[in-house]
Amino acid sequence: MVRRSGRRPGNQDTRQSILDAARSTFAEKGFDGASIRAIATEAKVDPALVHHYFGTKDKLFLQSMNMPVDPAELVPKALAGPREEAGERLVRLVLSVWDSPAGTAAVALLRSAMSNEWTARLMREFVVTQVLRRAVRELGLPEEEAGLRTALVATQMAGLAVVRYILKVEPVASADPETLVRAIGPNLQRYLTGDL
Amino acid sequence: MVRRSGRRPGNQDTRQSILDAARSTFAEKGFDGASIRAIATEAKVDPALVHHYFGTKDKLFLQSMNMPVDPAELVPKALAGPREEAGERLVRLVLSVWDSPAGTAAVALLRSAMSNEWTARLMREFVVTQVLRRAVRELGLPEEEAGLRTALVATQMAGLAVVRYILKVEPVASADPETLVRAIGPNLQRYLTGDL
DNA sequence: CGTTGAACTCATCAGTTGTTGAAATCTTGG
DNA sequence: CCAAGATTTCAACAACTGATGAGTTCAACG
Repeated sequence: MVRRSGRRPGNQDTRQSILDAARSTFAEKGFDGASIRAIATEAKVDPALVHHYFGTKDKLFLQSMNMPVDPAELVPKALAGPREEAGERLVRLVLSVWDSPAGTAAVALLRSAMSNEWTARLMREFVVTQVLRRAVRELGLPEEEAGLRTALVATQMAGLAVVRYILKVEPVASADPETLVRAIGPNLQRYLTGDL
Repeated sequence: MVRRSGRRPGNQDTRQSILDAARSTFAEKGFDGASIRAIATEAKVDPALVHHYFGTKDKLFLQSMNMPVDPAELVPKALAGPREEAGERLVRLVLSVWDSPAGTAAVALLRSAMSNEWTARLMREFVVTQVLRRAVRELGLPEEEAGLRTALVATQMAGLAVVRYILKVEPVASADPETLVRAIGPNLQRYLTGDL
């Protein structure tokens, strides 16, 4: 490969700051609500530069969802250990992920999935194939119940996310994580291993 | 009051069909995603006619949320009877409301509240003052726990709505109501009267 | 009939959206 | 210095949004 002349790729800060602005704006307003211009403004950058780096808005969204959160290692981590405490461990783990910077992407995806078909498919695919399916295998539940049990877990976790991060209803919005773990953990436990 | 001459208000069908189109379109796409033009098209009507009847988009939304669902009578109905079965009764009642035509408005409000600040405030106000506050009084819970308990109930119900009506994740989306009552009822029961 | 006023339509406004292509700016290698 | 080429900006596009106001149609009343 012959080295060509010319300016070498310079300030990568801009690209990253666009990505950050995109993530937080998508999380605040959802996919449709977040305009390229608004993202560009928050990144202190020209709107056209966003397209220069990322092409279409779709691609920008996909890139900004690309986060160091790997369900392949997180799911086993949550389910490892005594089966009777899986519920509490699950709430604790999920809250720690969502409260972290990487969680902003998850909130953005959830919020967008509520009003945009495209992102809804994206999220369904991710949740079903990357999270729920893995959980089913890990738990070794009978095929019959597995689908319902994990979907019920999903309802409780989705509701927690909606109320805490999107609707921000008190006292859940600013509750201490451990309070929520104690309150919600046992209910998840019942969905996982209890009588239905 | 002197009766004036001129054409009397005629075909009220149009007004109602606009209202129906608005409700279903808001439910499908949310407040921002549903355009006046799309609503008018579905109602087979000129876009300007929508403004003629309802003024602004905001007012149209408010009108289309005006439904014969009165929390003042529904909340007591759900909580009356043996305290130990309140959880199951609650799930059953809420599902019957949401699965009815009137439920379309509720789905529209929930979906809109996810990406639009204005509708989010609207929904928070409604849920907190009309539903949760009533439930607290009806249950006669100690002031301290009441807020957390009812908010936890809200997380589970919101999650159920999101998964069943918005994300439409199986098998919850098309599950028999009584299956969900048996599965979720006891968990609500714990939020209401159990140990936290 | 003829007038009144509601029901309805048409054309259009101003603003925002995603996206594009040409041009300007600037850093670097030769 | 000079030219290459990446970075960044400007201006503009077509499509869409909510909204307005003037104009047309038409049923009902006197």
